[in-house]
Amino acid sequence: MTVTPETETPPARGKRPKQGEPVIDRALSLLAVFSDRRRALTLSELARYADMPAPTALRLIARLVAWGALERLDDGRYVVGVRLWEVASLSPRGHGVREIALPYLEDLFEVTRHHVLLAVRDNEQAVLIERLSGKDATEVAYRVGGRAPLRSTAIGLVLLAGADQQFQETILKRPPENEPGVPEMPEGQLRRTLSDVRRTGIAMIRRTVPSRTVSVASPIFDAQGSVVASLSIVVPDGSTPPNVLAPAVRAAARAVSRNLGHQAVVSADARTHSQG
Amino acid sequence: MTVTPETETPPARGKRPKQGEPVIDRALSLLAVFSDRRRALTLSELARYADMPAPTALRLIARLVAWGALERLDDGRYVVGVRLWEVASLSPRGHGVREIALPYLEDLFEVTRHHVLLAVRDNEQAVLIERLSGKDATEVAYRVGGRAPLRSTAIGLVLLAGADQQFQETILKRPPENEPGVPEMPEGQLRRTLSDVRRTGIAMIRRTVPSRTVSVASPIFDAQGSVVASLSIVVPDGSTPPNVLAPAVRAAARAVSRNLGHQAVVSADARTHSQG
DNA sequence: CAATACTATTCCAACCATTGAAAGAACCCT
DNA sequence: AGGGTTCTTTCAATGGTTGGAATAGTATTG
Repeated sequence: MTVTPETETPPARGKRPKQGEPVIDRALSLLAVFSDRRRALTLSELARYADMPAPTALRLIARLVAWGALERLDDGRYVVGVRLWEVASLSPRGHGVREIALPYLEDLFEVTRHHVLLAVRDNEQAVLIERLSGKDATEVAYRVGGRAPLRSTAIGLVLLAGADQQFQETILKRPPENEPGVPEMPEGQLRRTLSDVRRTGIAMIRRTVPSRTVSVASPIFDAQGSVVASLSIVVPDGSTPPNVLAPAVRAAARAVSRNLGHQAVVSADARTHSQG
Repeated sequence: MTVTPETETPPARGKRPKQGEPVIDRALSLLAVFSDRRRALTLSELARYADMPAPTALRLIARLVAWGALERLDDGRYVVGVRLWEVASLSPRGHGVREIALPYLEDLFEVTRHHVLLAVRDNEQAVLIERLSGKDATEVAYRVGGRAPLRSTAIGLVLLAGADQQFQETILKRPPENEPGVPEMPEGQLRRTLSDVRRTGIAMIRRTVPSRTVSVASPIFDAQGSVVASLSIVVPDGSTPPNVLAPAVRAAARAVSRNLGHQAVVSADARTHSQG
């Protein structure tokens, strides 16, 4: 008796993994594969990291390339395209604040000759928008387009202190992350720190890794009074004292804020003076 | 036998305009709506400009917002998001060349105190990657992330001269575009100009609109010897003569090229010298 | 030089995400 | 109150989307 071999395999095509995810999400997950370490990727790498079959990846990538979101190199690998960069340059919180802040960052840099950083918050991290660095400045961990933690950097603390209350609570209730080179803060101390940052307009953090540095940061406000960005300076520990840097950083941040339409609250002292 | 009444109305819902366009293309066309003049858009504006029904636009936009490609403002309008900017910062031809070239652009700017521009070619236009401008510099038409024509700007001519032969022919056969303030070049003259640019490594153009300026540009090569970018300086006509600017611009462009791994061809003269 | 392993591409039938008219909700203006 | 606009939800039909399989191409190894 001849038994047809396929009697036992009804779900031959049945196992469709992940089918059903929106196309856009898949396309975006392809873009998300790119990172500092992965700037040029092959089809199979993209498919593997984005967790989808090669034919599917290829089809999506073809659309992205046609539009210019990705570009194909001579060796067949894919990179992020200029067209995407072009659209992204219209991002108000990306290139937008950068354009407005740049002259003041440059002033600060010219005066101090140390790292000057500009960052905005995206979700639970700070995204570095601009960095000015002298060729002889100390090593710094973060690159433009990169991310930094909120709780263990001065630039991040400023953004955290200026975030909406609900978000702050979410972060505060997390167990303190254990980052090397930065003393970890328990919830209570962190609360006090954030309060101080709001009152003084200055955040300060000492690091020992990757090198011994002091960072001083100050918030940038928009016309509505929300903290939209954070401006920071990073100097080798032991060079310029933080209390000398603070006024310069604050002044630069306020200048940017004013350009964004923020009406600074004049302190009682100053008002008394102008009245007297 | 009962005849069903719908025998005469098969195309009841049949008129589905534009249905069938790939989802990704639609999503990308939403991104493409944003421009210098349109940085914050409402749902209906996006739907109108991208030419799709509001519900469809809403659904797509929701995915884009979830990922971070777009962000929603308090007033309900949408803007390009930081997440997109972050990925775009990995674009080799965008932020990539910019990072490598920036120090040399700054040197050139410090010395001359005039507009210094960096651009790459995307299709039939130049895309401005970076611009350094003094606060007192002359008015210039182009912003970072913006586009400039290839044939009527110095920075564009350099990119055109360095493009593959086939592409150049396509452009050359076009009727000369009539841009105000720039003398239009017939095909023959343009051919000669491009040849000169390749030979001398310098392009020069005088404009009268929006102001009387002279632009001098020079190509940036990669390790394979391809022209990947163009570096330009724009000065008021009558200030520094172009033949004085040319060496500085060429030197800066060569410095960037070297950093990209380009092995410059040493001229016969120089070789003779080193041998003697 | 064949064998092996990997990557890239084409093909196609099943299928489910996608679609957009319709209707309702929420705001304007006047 | 009412006409006009924008935003949002719903839902059934359907065509774009899907991924296994097969094929072609390319690099590596014995």
